[in-house]
Amino acid sequence: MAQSRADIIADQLEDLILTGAFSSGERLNEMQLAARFGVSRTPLREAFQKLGQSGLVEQIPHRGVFVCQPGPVELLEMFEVMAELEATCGRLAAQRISDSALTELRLANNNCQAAVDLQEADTYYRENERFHQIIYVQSGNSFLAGEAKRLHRRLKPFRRVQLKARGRLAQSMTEHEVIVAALTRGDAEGAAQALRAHVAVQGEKFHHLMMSLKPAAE
Amino acid sequence: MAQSRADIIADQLEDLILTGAFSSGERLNEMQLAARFGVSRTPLREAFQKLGQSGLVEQIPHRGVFVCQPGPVELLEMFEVMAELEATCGRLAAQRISDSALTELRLANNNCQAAVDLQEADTYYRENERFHQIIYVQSGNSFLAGEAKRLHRRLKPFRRVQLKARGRLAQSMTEHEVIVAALTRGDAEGAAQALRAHVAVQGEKFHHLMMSLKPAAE
DNA sequence: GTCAAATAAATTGTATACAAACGGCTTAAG
DNA sequence: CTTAAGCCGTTTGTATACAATTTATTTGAC
Repeated sequence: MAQSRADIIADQLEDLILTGAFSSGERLNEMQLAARFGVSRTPLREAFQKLGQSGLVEQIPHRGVFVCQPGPVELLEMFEVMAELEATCGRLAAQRISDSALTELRLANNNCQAAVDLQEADTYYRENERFHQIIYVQSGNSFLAGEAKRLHRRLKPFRRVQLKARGRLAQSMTEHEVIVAALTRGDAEGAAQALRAHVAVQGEKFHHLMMSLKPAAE
Repeated sequence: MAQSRADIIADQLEDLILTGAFSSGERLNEMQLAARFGVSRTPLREAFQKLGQSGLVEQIPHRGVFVCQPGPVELLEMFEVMAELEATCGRLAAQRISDSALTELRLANNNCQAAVDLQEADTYYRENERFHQIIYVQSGNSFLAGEAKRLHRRLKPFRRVQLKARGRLAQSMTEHEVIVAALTRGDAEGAAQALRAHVAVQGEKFHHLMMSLKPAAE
């Protein structure tokens, strides 16, 4: 993995954007950020190229780079794609998953349940991520796993919001059980449908939440 | 769309890599390429960041960037993902496609058939691309369309190879007809399955072709 | 003669300097 | 008073210069 100064800055900036440190449409001042990171503009600009490629910022020639937070519509679209990617991972994993991975999956799921009971949000998010990433890898398609990982990471901050919806956490756990069951019995279509629904509902919940917060969006 | 010098160079380099101007694993000499493009190393390095992000090159700190042509396994994986993306586009498009788009689709398909009859390869590839891109856009999910477009572009050179297989062209046209029919009657699952099969078979054909060319790969 | 260490050449990574383009301000005309 | 044109400051884009790291070569010891 590439790890020069510019790459580290790119990762840090990505984190800052994903955690919402910048408001959407805000311009990223090169000199300002260069001073903040204690480097010159050169590595910063190289980092911008990377961020632009993943759609986190928009680069307008001679005007600068602007953070590009997805709106409600684009977010729904991304959740829709995520649902399909996860469904595909599940369909393939049902046929290819190893016993040890199944054990790990159940372990992660149990840890999730424990975190729910103990109200430990951070633990829940970590174990939930592990649960999904195991399925990505077990698809046996590393390119697919990479793409799924990328989008999952991109949607991470919005998933957190969505999970705050009442009763969503418990429902999510039930869905996980269905997914594990389908994978255990090697039911490809069952796993695919369960995962698609599991992720799709996240997008819908998120959308409802957004609408309820912005009732009079013109 | 961003169009500075560095972005133009990135596109040109991408074309060069995709068309196979560089062999896999080859190092891209900065000074050499800078001279070739008539620019300094700075915009070139910015272009490298973008290429690295899309997986076309691997950047190793203090050692340089190396072109990263996918091997047979990774290629099959990419075709598998492409098949799913297209299937999803088809499933959504079946419900959302407009009449004018359907007309355009039939036109593109007719042009494809004409190109096959006249043995005009370039025309075929262009119209075939148009056919697929219409379906991407008509999915009504612009994020999905963008992802599909990206991967389609990435696989373009390998698709050309695959289409040289005997009888594949005629079969491909038949598959197109099935796809158009499904979209016309709004059959979401039918369109999805037809598109998945259409693309998946491309990956398989390509694989067979590779195996026949490299029979004794150790 | 072979292997290892040191040195030299080449290449990448970063900083700085310069050129070009954009946005905002002033100014002048209608 | 409004509007448009020109100038100035700021910011981006590119080139060059310098620093750091790697690789190849040479030299010396075993």
